[in-house]
Amino acid sequence: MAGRARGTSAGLDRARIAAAAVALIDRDGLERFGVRPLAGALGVDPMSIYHHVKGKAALLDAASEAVLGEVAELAVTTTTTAQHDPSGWQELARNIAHAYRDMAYRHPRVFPLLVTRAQTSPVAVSALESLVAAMRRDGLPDRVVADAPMVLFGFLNGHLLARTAEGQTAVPAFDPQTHPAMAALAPGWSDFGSDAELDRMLDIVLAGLAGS
Amino acid sequence: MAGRARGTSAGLDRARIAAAAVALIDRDGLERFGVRPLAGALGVDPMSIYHHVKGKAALLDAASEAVLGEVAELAVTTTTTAQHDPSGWQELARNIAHAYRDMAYRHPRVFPLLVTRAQTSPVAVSALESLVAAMRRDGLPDRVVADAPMVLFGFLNGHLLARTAEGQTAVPAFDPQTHPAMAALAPGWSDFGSDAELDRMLDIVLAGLAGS
DNA sequence: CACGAAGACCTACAGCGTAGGTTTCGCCAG
DNA sequence: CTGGCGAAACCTACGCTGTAGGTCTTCGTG
Repeated sequence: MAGRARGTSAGLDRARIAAAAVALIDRDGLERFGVRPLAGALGVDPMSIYHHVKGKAALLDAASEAVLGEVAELAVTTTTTAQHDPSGWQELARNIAHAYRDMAYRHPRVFPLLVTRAQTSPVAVSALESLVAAMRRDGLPDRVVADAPMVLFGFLNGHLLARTAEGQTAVPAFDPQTHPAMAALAPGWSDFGSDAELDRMLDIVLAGLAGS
Repeated sequence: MAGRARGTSAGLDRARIAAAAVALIDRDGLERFGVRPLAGALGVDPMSIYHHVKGKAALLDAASEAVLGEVAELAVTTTTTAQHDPSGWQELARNIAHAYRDMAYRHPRVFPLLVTRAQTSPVAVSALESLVAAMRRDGLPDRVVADAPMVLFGFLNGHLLARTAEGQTAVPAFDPQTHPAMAALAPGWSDFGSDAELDRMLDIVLAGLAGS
């Protein structure tokens, strides 16, 4: 299987390694991910990976970069194929949020990586540029526009992190005796994790931005 | 130093272990944390820890539980010592958010743990109970009240995670040629990570909840 | 044709989580 | 007072991890 002579090329590069890392994390989870399993999946010696990636931390950087790249592609195609120009900042914000959400659900086990890392990649700032430009065009005050990206992605990161966390697929029941208000609200949590739920919360956040 | 006879008690229990784990993570970071260093800090054999905690995952659970306990204490004292009754849901929400923020800044390296775990501990639900009760008392529609905790903590978790992440202490500069809108907003990001910044964003989120 | 860089493999090491076994102490029943 | 028993600690050992350092082969270039 790994019958390659010692000096022959294995065709490794950062992109191929990152893609394999994402696939492996998707399948086995972050916990089990490591250099040796990855090398096995690539049919390669573990140390060969270190010729393209500095270390395990850089490996995780590459993986999160790769999935972030996906959302950029999706956001672009969604925007360009829309019938009408999404000039309104709220529609644009919704498109970006949906693309981001789709990525998170496609790679739930990679998503935690993304959230912990600084997002200064070119694709990320391009998306933000178009959003803040639209907001200014629509007359929102600069103070609000400056806060908007962090409010929006703060919410998205936190919410999607909770939704993609392993094992929590529903809100637990509450005792009406000790927690009457929570128990009364239980019906409102029946669509836990649904797209409609996120859209509703997104509306709340966007309303806050619009009204400030 | 570790001169204890084999069967003598080391006075271990879950609380002491959790406290030591939090201290160790605060000092050395999650990456370096492990059973053996923890045992060293406690002056104990690594395997002794397993008599009180099932495994490393449970160890991390205990640590996040411990810091969450802190925020509950703080929120209670803040509320009870306030001059006037914080009956308005917005003030209560701000108190809870500030207590949560203080905890995150006190234990920036433990905070990521907290965010990934389900928060169904009694102290957490008690805080939420008082918040949603106040919101209903103030006449907000149940639909909004049901979404409120997840919107609020989604935002807080995501934002504080970004703020407590290692190494990102400022927003980078943007090229006015390629990203004019972002460059124009740069002055608005000068208070990155400050309390005022979080309060502003919190106002935006609360405004969204109030206006929905 | 020589040679140096690039890219792959191999070896080795310290440290990890933890399963399983052993030792000792303190308590309580008889 | 004593016997036994469970709790709590320690010890050993195993398979795994990330990665430093060295070796080998091939390919592009002078």
